[in-house]
Amino acid sequence: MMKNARKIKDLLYEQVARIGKVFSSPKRLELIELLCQGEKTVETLAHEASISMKLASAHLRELRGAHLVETERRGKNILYRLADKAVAGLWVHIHTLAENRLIELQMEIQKIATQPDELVPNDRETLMKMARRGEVVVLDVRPAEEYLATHLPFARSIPIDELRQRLAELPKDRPIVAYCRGPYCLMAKDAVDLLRKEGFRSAQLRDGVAEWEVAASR
Amino acid sequence: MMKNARKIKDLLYEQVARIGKVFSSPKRLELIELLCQGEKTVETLAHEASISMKLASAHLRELRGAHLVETERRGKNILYRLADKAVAGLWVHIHTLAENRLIELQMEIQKIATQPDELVPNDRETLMKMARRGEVVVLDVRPAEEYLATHLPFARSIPIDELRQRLAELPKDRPIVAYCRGPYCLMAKDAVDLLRKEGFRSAQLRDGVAEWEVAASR
DNA sequence: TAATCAATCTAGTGGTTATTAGATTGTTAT
DNA sequence: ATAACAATCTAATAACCACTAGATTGATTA
Repeated sequence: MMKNARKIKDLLYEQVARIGKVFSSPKRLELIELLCQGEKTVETLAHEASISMKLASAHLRELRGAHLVETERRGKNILYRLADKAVAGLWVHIHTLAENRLIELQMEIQKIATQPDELVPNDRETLMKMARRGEVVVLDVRPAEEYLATHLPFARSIPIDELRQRLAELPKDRPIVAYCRGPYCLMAKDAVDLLRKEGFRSAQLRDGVAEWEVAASR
Repeated sequence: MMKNARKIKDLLYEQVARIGKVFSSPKRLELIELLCQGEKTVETLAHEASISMKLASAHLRELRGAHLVETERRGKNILYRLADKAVAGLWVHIHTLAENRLIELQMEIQKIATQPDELVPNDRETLMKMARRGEVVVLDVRPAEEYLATHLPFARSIPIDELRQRLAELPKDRPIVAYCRGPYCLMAKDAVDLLRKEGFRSAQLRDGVAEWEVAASR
């Protein structure tokens, strides 16, 4: 009869491990981060994660098996989206813990970080305050669809691909804070590098919308 | 040169997946939950998770490899403890998401839940208010060492093993809210079952200290 | 109806992981 | 010293997982 308690416990932890397993594969993590930006087709996900559609499909199957994503057919395509905001939250918590604990990761992140700009605040409240007053421009450099799905308050959208052609839309007298999908996305870094080279005052915001929402909910 | 960005990204997600892998094994999850209760020796961990010391050692090695735990030798024994409060936080977030998404898990948890008591509140604030005023007794039924490591505010300690002999210490005119390690621990359920059979008014608190702290930090 | 496209399913392969047993290290007590 | 003990290390096996290629499904377009 004591054995029975053991059996119940094994079942419980096994179920939780089903969720953990989803977060144990690099490619699946990348897919989750992409899905944090909004719903996407398998094709888009595969392309943006640099994998074959077959492999993407297999990974998404795992995500669906754990009920972390939902699907919807639209015409020829099948759209995937996160089944729960808490999935994005968990992704943020995991990568934050990884950044805090793994020196290797900290060093890799160093490489893709731009030098900070002393005129641009890196705490959320003052940045928001300045954005509200128009003292800084918050720039979303992700693809337009992702901006449409969700974006930070007061953010303007110029996808990184169009940035070079649309520099004239940006002011030179105020700093420009660029953000993208999150700390592992290189688009914001590229944007800041370009803007600075073109004589703009610019800084990078490491957070994406998922990270921002987690931080805002405390 | 475009390939280079891909290489960097692969490295980043791989590092995060190192953390995810730790949370992908049921036994490792159980060890993490045990470590949420305070520092413990390998022997204790192995015994409480119902595995051999060799296997426990192997799993703890993984935890250490991901820098999620620290060790310290004390005499013959080696003590393990969580390297960061955020590890406990991540455990709470993962099992909470699992409970929200997996019907199988919800059903298993149903089985180990006691009937609620309408005189005992299940929201944190009023429970604390009543505990402060002495209107309920908050009872920690975990082993004494775990109570000593940390416990909920206003909680009294009577380990589940000693409960039957120490029933006289508890009042019959006020409800007794028992808690243990968390929602996958059966000690609080056993305590409530015993207390009710002995004529006490009693209810179970599903949260352990880790869950309580995450909930308190919002 | 045929052709095309997006996505999945099936099967197979190489690599990784959980678990166990046996030998080994470091510490304490006799 | 020697014995006893806690814990780890090494090696081996079986189960599992990521990924690839080929065949298949379901929807759209010609």
